[in-house]
Amino acid sequence: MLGAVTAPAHPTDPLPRRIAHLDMDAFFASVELLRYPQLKGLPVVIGGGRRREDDVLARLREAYPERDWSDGDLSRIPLEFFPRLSGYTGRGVITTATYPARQFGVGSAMGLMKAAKLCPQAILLPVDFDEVRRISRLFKSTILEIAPVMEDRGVDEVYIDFTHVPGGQREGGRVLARLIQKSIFQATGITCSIGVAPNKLIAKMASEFNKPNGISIVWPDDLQEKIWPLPCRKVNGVGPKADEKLQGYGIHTIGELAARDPGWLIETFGKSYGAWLHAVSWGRDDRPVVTESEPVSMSRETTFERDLHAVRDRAELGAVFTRLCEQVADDLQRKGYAGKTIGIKLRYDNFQSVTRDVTIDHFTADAATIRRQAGLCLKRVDLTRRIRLLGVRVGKLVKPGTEGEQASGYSESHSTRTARDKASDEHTDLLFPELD
DNA sequence: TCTGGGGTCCTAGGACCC
DNA sequence: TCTGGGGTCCTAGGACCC
Repeated sequence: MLGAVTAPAHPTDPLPRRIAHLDMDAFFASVELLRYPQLKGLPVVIGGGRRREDDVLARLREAYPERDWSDGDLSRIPLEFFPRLSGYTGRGVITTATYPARQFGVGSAMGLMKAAKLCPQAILLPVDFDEVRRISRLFKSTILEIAPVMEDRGVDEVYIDFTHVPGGQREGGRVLARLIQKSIFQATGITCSIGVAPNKLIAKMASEFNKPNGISIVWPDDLQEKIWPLPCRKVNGVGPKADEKLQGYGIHTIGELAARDPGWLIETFGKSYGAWLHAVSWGRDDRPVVTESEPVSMSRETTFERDLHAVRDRAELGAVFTRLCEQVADDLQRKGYAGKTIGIKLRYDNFQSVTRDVTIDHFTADAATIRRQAGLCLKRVDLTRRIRLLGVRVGKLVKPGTEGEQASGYSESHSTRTARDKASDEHTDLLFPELD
């Protein structure tokens, strides 16, 4: 079943490309519903970070301290023990909302305080990242057993090249899509939606046509009927800014975009983006399904519960800063990467963001080096304003021990580095003195 | 009641080299 | 005294996506 997948079976008469986009339905919420099936059909919202009072078991223990809940049946926990959105205070946003919750107008990325006004009775649960990752791996490995050309697009989404998979052409991909959908449900207990189309662009839109637990098949001839009536915003790559600009020119649907002169689009939206807009409006996209990729950067950032001030809250800020550097270093080391561009990100109380970075002359995954360089970057920004977010990033990554390493100059003598780091230390001021 | 955290890619100016 | 292009790297910001 697995096997040759790269070359068309008949180069002179290639099979039509059939590309699938699959995404798991309300994934983070569905993961919680596996544990708490009694929440099925109720408005449930996932997000907000882990707070003690969110812990369902903690509430139970408090109510029945005499009982042992350690391996109790979670599905029997009564609803009154689940925390509600009502009364939420904090800066969290919704990661996922169940379909019943969406009927109240709440959805991904919405602030939880706003969601609490729209649907105060909704149950609020924090994300269980470990469980989400476990089920993510499970559904992806299930797909790979059936269709080996898969592109990872995050925890809950993938593209799959059906073209050369046995049965991938039957009914335009519907038969294979059904098999995958069924296999994923058997393996995980969670439903997904699949769109199959001639390319990634259309497949992505198609997977939304029939949610949840749906399949939709789109053919090249369906462009006018199924794609052109859609708002431009449905195109993956048209965000709020581009959409607003398009609307300003009276372009609301993909069909209206397709009707515009490509030359005018290029003049108005730039050579690259304008040409791309024209292509996508005509359903054209020849991007391959990419099965392997290397990370470009790794970062850690955090939004404070209240805005902090560099002087008044310097101890707290300094501790957070150091922790972020340690976390990035740990991520790099754990995954086997080192980088040579080190940077920071700040978000001020007015939500304006600034970044600063430096490129050093060697690759590093060392927390102290990252901390030192990031500290120098911090000195280059305005620290008189209140800060709501602080982040640390390492870019220009290499994987030590791979071939790219030598050409990229990963190797460097220990003595050289030590001497330079000492010199650098002398220039580091004592912004966050707890480090010294 | 403002708006998480982890990413990628693009643009644009300036430095620097040939 | 005035004046080239091309290429690459670095940095900052911003759009966009999951």
